[in-house]
Amino acid sequence: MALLKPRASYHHGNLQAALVAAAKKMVRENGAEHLSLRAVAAQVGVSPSAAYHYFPDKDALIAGVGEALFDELADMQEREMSKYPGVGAKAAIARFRALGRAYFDWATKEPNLFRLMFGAFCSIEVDDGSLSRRDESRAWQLLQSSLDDLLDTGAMSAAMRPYGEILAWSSVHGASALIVAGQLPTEAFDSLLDALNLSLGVSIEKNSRKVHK
Amino acid sequence: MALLKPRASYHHGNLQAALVAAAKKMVRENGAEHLSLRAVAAQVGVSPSAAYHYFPDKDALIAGVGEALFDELADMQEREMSKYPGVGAKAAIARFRALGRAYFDWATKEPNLFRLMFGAFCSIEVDDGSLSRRDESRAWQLLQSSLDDLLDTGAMSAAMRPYGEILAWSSVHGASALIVAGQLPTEAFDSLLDALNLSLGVSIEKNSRKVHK
DNA sequence: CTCCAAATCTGAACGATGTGCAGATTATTG
DNA sequence: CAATAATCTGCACATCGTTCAGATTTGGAG
Repeated sequence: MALLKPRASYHHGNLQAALVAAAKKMVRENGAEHLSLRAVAAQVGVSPSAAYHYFPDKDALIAGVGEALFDELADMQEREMSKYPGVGAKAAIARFRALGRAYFDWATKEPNLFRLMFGAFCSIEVDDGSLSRRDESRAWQLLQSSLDDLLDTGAMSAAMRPYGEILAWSSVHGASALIVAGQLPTEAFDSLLDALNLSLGVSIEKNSRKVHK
Repeated sequence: MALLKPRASYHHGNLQAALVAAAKKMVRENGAEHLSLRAVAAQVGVSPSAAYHYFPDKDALIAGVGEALFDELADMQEREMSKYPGVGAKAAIARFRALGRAYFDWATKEPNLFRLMFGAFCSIEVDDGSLSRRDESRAWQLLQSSLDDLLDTGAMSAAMRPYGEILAWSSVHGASALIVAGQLPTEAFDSLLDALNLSLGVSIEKNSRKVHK
C-alpha cells in the first residue's frame, strides 16, 4: 500500500511545495497528529529520505503547512470583507461581522487545519525580542483597520477602541476554538458576535440572531 | 533506558490510576504529541501490554488524562475564588477576576496540559443529543454563579447578563490560547480582563493594569 | 486449607514510523 | 565535454502501537 508513483524525471521539479501541499491535504483529512512523513512522500511519488533535503524533520514540514494556512485564512477574510464595500457605518459593521464570521467558518469547516495552526506545531520564535507574530500578521492588520473603520464612521464607542483588537480577536478565536473542541454548541457563535458588537458600542442590526438560551 | 522498575507484588494494585498519573507527568514535560505508551508503562514499572487491560488504545489513555485535568482546573478556580469571600459588589468583582485569572495562569503555567485539554484528544460525544459538555462542566457552573453574583450585587449591567457566559468564557479562553500559542504577548491578558469588565458594565478597580501598547 | 476460575500481567512478535548515511542519478556550470 | 553540485534512492536502525498466547497471582467456594 502507498506505493511510489512513477515520475517523468528523476528530479521532481518542485518537491518542497509538493510536499507541503500533500501534507496539507492529509492533515485536513486525518488531523495533524496522524500525519505520516512516509505517506506524504509516497503520495508525492518520492522516497521518504527526499523530504529531508527541504525540512530538517517532520515537525518542520508541519510548520510549513501552518505558514501556508495563515496566509489562506487572511485571504479568505479579505474576500469576505470585500463583499460589503460601502463607506458608511452600516457597511463598516457588516465588514466587521464578516471578518469574525470568516474566522469562525474557517475553523468549523476545517477543524484539523485550524487545530494545526494553533497547536503545539508552528513554534513562534521570540528570542530576538523583535516583532511578535501578532504585529506582522495580516489577520491582525485586517482587524485593526476594520476597528478604525468602525470608529471613523461613528459606529463604535471611542472608549472601547483601545480594547478592540484584544477583545475581538480573543473572543472570536476563543468561541471558535471551544466550538471546534466540542465544548460549546455551534449556535453559540451568533451570541458571541452579538455580545461583541454590544461590547464595542456597536448597535445590533437586523441580521443578528437570537441570544442562545 | 526506561528500564522496568522492580515491583513488590506481581499485581500492581492500582494500575489504571498510576498510568494516568504517569502519563500526565510526561505530557506536562514533553507535550501530548510526544507521549509514548511504552514509556508510560516503563515508568510505572509494567510491561506495555498491561495498559491495554484498562485502555483500548493510547488515545483513551490521553483522554483519561484530559478528564482528570478538567477536574483539576475547576479545583484551582474554586480555590482562587475562595480567597475573596465578601458579599458586596467589590468582592463579587474580585472573584470574577480571580476566576478568569486562574484560567489564564493554568494555561500559561502548564501549556502542554492546556493544549491536551482542548486539542484533538478528549473527543466529545454529542450523538445522543443530551447534555452538551458545557452544561455539565463544573467550570461552566462556576462562571454562571459568578455572573449571577455580579448581577445580584449590582456590579454588572442587566442588559449584558444574557451574554455573560459566552463572552467571558470565549474571550478568556481565546486570549489564553493565543498567548500560549505565541500569537499574543503575555501582557495582553491584563488588557483583556479590563476590556471584559468594561463590556459587562463592571467598573475597573485599582488592581487593573495599563492597556497594552 | 485446597483448588479452581477470574483477574492481572509478561514476552515475543508484527507492521509501521522517523531518521541517518552511503551512494546512485541528474542538472549545471566552466 | 568534463566535473562539480544538486537531488533523490535504498537500506538500515531504533522505536512505536498493538495483538495474543501463556505465565502469575488473587479471591472465593467447597
